[in-house]
Amino acid sequence: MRQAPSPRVVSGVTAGYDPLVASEDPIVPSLRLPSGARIRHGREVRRTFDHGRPSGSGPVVVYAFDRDDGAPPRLALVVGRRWGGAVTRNRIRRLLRESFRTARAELPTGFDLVLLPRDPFEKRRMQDVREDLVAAAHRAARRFRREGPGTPRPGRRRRR
RNA sequence: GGAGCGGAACGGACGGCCGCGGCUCCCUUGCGGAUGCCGAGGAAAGUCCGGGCUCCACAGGAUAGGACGGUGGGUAACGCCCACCGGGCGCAAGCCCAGGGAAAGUGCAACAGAGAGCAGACCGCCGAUCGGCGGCAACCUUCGGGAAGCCGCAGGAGGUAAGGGUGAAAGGGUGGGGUAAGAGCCCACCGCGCCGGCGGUGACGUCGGUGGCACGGUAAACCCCGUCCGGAGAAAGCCCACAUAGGGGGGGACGAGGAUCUUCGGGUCCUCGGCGAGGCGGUCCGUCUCGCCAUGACUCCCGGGUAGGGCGUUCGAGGCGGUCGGCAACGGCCGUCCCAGAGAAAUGGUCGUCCAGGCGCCGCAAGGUGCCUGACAGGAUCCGGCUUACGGGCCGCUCCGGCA
RNA sequence: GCCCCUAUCGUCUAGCCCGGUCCAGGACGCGGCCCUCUCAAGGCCGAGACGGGGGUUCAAAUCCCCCUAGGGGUA
Repeated sequence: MRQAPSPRVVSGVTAGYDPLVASEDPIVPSLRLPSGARIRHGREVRRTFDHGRPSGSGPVVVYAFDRDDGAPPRLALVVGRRWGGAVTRNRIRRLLRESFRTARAELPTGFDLVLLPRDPFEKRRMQDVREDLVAAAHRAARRFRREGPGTPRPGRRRRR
């Protein structure tokens, strides 16, 4: 069984997605806005990649980096060309982003999160993606808090 | 009903809830919240052509290089579109064609074949006031024989391009005459070339005359002719902010005249000239800018730093409707509309009803019900095209079959 | 986004500019046989490719067009 901050959210998640219930909950403030909640600079994405800690669950991989400011979590999406044309890549991106939006209150605060799809992504429904995202994010955040910032992977060569 | 051809569109519909990107307006110290409006495609794609735009001083000349190629139009322009001409394919509706020049030049054609570009004799056919052999033989005879000529056989200088055979291609086709056999050698028709008349803006068509066959293929081979093209590309480019401090390496040169100041060493300025670098991102000319004429500096290459914001950035060869001109592509005029502008990058998630198709179950049937499926595909500077990917239906036409 | 380049046996490559001699050559690897007591080495033999589709041409790996798949450059 997975640990969750609120039993009502747990029931909401397990009994089926119901946005109305979630929005009226005082513990979960808002389902809106991932606009300032996006990582806007390539530098910060790079930082999360190089010094964050990864963890995967199902078709989702999350890199977590603690900004240590207690603010709501922020998001970046990386979907490479290997996943197909622009339409299918957008489809994956939107699914991940929607999962992030609806699950934002359940995600660890103060973290920058970079989301990547992993291999069995074909034909995944949003509910499953959302559950995997929450699980992976918490595992990555725990690992970051335990082990601290990591070092860049040596195998990957970057330009500039 | 079947097979096929052409064309114009469309790209599931409606709603609830939670969201996203712009602009607007209101609240807010601010993060942000709230109102209203707008928010992907026919291909947004491939980046294959043509332009706008920006920078390279101007975009000049020559050359290299590249693209295009029936004719006439359309267009900002095109390699696109329309109409027509010619050729090819199809019973037809229709479709396809890089469709100038091979009597300017150069080159190429493997293998096969006798011969492949001012061609050629392998088989075959023919064959001399050519001889040989055999047979017959007018006639002559000294009765031994001789002999023109005829027939046959093998040979034969040579003739021949009809036939066989080779090839992708063998130097007009069919028929007749002609000949030793043949051959445009001659004739008729067809084709081809040339000349002229007529029609057409023209490509070309058509009619008549004439030549006597001579010009084979390939130019998506080099090439010739005609037309067009300067280069780079929005990560173009412009501005602000921030930042580095001048780190390493390379390059080059001869002045003359005048004015003026002078402490007579020289300094400053101007003109001409010379030199260098850079721009015109193939080259040369031409030209411009800067610098130098013994020195700071100029310039090139490498290295280092910064990489945040704004403009470009969306009103445009624009869409829709009408009308007029035109066979049409398209254009003129009038009216009307504002129609995505992001920047690690917006159209999504979920639920329901309906629509279309498929499968299963119930039912005699009408129908009911459950499940599944609903293509190709997402703006990134913008337009005009082309090409490629793709769903079901509609309209018109052709051919075949059946019924009336 | 914009601008370029490449594609030939399992792998690395030659041939392409200037079409035929190509049934596409070589090396490594692979399979079989010989040699050896056995393995390696060596020798002999063999299988194996022009990314796909159309066009030009008598003839295309080669020339032209369109797709597909890889790779590179660029503030």
